[in-house]
Amino acid sequence: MPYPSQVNRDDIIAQAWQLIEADGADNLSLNKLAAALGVKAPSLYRHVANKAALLQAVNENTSLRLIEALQTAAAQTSGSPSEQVAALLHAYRHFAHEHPHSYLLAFTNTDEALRPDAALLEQMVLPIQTLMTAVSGPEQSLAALRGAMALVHGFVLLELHGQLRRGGDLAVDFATAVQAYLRGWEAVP
Amino acid sequence: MPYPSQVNRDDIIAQAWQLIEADGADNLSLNKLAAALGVKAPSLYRHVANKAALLQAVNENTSLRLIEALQTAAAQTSGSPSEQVAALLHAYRHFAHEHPHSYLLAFTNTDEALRPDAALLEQMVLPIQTLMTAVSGPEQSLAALRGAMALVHGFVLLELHGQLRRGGDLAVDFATAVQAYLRGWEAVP
DNA sequence: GTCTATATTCAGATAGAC
DNA sequence: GTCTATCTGAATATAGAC
Repeated sequence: MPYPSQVNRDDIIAQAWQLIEADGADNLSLNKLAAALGVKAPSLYRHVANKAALLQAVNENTSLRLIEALQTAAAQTSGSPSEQVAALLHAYRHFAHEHPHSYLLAFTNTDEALRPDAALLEQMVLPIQTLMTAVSGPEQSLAALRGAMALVHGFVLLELHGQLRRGGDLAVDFATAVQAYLRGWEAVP
Repeated sequence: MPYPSQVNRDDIIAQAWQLIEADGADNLSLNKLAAALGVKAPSLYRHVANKAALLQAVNENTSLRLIEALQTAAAQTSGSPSEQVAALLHAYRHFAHEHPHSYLLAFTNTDEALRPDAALLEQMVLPIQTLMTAVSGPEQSLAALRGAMALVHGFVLLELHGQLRRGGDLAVDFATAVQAYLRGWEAVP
């Protein structure tokens, strides 16, 4: 059999995701990707328009997985709204730690063309938004949500980029900071 | 005069900083940099070991400027510790908005070799740390500092990456979120 | 649908003349 | 200290045979 491989678009994206997980997006070339699929690079172009389209699809995949993780966490958590927000933010951080390279590619990208669909991102924050509004009240709920997202996103990125170097238990410090933030919204004048 | 240009290391780094400010670090090649200096690329190697060393120097430059901005802000601010922390965080955000590309290169880089010196980064957070400790008390001051840095850093990055798309006044939302965070530390049980 | 072969472009870096 | 010339390598992407 001359051409034993036969790939499809989903295979390609799944494999790209795996290679990015392992090595980071900067080290993904179409050559490597094709080789991992038992195929040559030009073959990929039958299934994907170009590299940007491929990476965008990978990022949508990442977003979907994060949405799933957050929804699962939301379904499993209970307690006060603050406790539930905290649980979701922990799930968010956990996801970023499990998939650092994919997370960075999806959410720290300057290039517009690679970004996941806007509706997907709205869907992603939805469970956090609902619970956060229950904590902050409706008037300033957008600011409250943005602060919460900034806090997780920022904390995770400081960790991933090796900028939290003074030791200590980062998970504990994260929980402590989140609690302070939520307490501040509960104590809103 | 056959070779009228004559560059030195400081010129090179300053020019690199300007080009990065304008176009982003990804679009900086040694060719472009040399051309902007009226010189050919190989000449740069008399002054800089390689591109990584150049970028690392640029990042130290960025850090120094940020330190300066924070120290200036600290000198000019007054009021309660909380108000002063808020003022420093605003200065921090302001700097990132003024120099987005340099900021991203310096502080969202996976590559260890490009990072500014660790002592420089300690010096950078020092004024924030001192004031934040006055707000949080000494026991959990490291967590309080880390949360504050996460909040600014995360907010700024969400902005720079175009992920805060629902409109509204982002400066106001940032101030509101910071206040909530600080209020939470004041209300610590 | 995959292949070989190649076009194109561009990068960082070095050797050696002046 | 700068130059010309070149090496080396890698990348995305396309053309056309099978």
